[in-house]
Amino acid sequence: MSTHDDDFPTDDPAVVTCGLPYANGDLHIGHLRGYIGADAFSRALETLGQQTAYVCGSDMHGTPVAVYAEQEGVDPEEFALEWHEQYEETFPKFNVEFDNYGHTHDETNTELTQEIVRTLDEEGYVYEKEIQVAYDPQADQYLPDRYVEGTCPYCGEKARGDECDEGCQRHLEPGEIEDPKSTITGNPAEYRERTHKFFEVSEFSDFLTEFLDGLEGTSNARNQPRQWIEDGLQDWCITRDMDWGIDYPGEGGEDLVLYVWVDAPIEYVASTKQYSERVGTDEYDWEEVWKDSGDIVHVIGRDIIQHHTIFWPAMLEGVGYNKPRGIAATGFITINGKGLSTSRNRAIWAKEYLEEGFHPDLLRYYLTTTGGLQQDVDFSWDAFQEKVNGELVGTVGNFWYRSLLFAYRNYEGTPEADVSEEVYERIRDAIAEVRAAVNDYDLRGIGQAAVQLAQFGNEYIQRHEPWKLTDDDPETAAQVIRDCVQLSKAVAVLLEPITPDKSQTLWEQLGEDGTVAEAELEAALEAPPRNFDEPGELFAKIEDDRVAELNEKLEERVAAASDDEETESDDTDADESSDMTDVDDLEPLAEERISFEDFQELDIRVGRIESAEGIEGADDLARLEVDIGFETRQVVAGIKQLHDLEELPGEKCVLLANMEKAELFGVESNGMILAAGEEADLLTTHGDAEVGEKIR
RNA sequence: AGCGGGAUGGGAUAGCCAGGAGAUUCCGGCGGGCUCAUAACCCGCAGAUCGGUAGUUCAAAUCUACCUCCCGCUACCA
Repeated sequence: MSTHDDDFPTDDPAVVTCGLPYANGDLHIGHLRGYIGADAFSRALETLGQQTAYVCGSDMHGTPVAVYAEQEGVDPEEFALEWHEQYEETFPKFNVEFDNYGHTHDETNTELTQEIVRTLDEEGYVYEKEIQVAYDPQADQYLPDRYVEGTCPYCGEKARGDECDEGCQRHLEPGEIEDPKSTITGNPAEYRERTHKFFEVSEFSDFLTEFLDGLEGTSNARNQPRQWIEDGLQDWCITRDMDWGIDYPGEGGEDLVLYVWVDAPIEYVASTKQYSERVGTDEYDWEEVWKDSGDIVHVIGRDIIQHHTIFWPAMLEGVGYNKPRGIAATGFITINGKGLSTSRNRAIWAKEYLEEGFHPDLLRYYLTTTGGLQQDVDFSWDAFQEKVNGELVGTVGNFWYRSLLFAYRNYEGTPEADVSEEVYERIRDAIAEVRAAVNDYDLRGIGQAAVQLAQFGNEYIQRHEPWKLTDDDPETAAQVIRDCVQLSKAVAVLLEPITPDKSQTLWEQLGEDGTVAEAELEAALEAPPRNFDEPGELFAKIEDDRVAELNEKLEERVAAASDDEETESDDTDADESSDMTDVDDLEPLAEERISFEDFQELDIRVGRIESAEGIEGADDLARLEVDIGFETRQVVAGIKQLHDLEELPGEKCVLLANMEKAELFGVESNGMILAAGEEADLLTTHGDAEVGEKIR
């Protein structure tokens, strides 16, 4: 079935998608990688001559949007639309040009989703089942997905209602999670019996195995799901008890909405449909692609492989639609070798990049050519500078400029001569390399083929030294420059998927009509116009002090997160023993800042001292029993000589509850009492904070 | 624990799926050239027995087994 003997370009229309951005936060370089990658791939397909649509849309539904909207006191639709509009404005700034960009809450998607679900139902793939659903009696509502937190039944880690995000990463079905707590009120959730709809994913095991065998794209998108299938697929609960979402279309689902992951991928189809309706089915027929014989390519993040290689193709099969030809799952982005973290502000934000004034094509080039699609890619301003200066400025830009400038000065354009056979062949090789790279889903290869062609150009011009020939051997000089002009044009055509704007500028400098985006590979071999104007420089170097400045900015933001490890370990026991240090001198303030996240790791609670007694053999140490609400902790503190132990019981105190356990004089200490200075002045509260309250 | 990715000259990467000339490209180092070009470009040199061990094979960076070490499991949140 889905084996593809035909290389790109095929006679069928293609559709390229990228993972839908979830409408609840700013875009950063990690998101951008996917959108740029998919954009470049769709451009590359078009350059190959394949009819291609690039579509996407915002993912509006789901509990996170509902939760955040609620927190901000706005309507979920309003909340999500705001983000949606921001995304829509941002993409073109990175030359990410969708043929259609919709959102999952629009009419097209809503109708199509309901139609597809109805069909699945009619085909007998949907059944009802009573399940236990978490319910918050205080808030009087059900708790789907992220409205509930608890313990993963598989690995025992803390997990969200819909996935074990910190542990084994499994997708969790409603009702699976243990010890559920409401994220609305923090109360333990009750379970109530509810009837929900299930999609029989388990019926599709054989189909999916076969599907994966024929699937193109990155290897992780094929390998990971194989394991899941072997372990046995579970049916998939496709409804939720909430208001925000697409209403379940069939009987018995009146109070239910569809799970966000049902309508999200359908947006790929809906968005294609919108495109089709806008341009007319003569130009692009969405039904041909999705129901007949199109080439569907999904570019996704590797965190959503399961949804795209299991649930999604099963749905498509269930309704008799066409299945994806390729799924490319991209790796993550790291910053200076460390994980990107939005909470630590260790990120390069889309907005920030643009505000720094860098051309989008530079980032496009960096993100697509630094590593393979599947590989994790590290971003640093140093590496960015190196790539831009070395490859784009030094190799490509320089070759373009020197060639065209020479041509302009001596010939006022393209010299009248034929392209040499050597150059013609070399360009044809490069074209073949690009074609092969596209078929390998290898964006890096596209860039490499183009840059190496420019490199060849530099070598070629150097080898022939036309500047020496203009007087002695004008004929050869003209021929060499003719070759260089052709090479320049070829580089522009081949690099267009990655640097569309810069390629277009060169295209115009050559005096070409139309757009380089519309040009196909063969255009690389066609002669440019006879005359053109004086060229300009296309890429500017990034200076060292600029990089230093950028690094500083980044470091300032994340300094705390990176290098506080070595300072904290040694002096932890200073409070336990209040022995001699100079009383007068205040300890200097710590220079190292810690992040809020680090602070949050400290679980500090209000406690009440139940009992206090000295520890035999120790000068200062006392054994305390401290009530911290949930439980009573035994802690050892160095306050024996400084306080009248008999007065302590009943006193409130402040206790670091997640201090690592220690044993002092054979007594286990499970927590740490906070006290000030040499006198071990006991910290307490001044209001009526309850025992067990967290200090924050 | 599980899953995915990785370990290749000083740094960063390619090749591995479809085993076959002591291995790609970029940066850096050293030496040279050129001057049309954004101190750019071109040429040459030094530098890796491809994480370890054991296998399969006429042949392994590439296949198999075991092991070691790294990275990620996050794009969400104050």
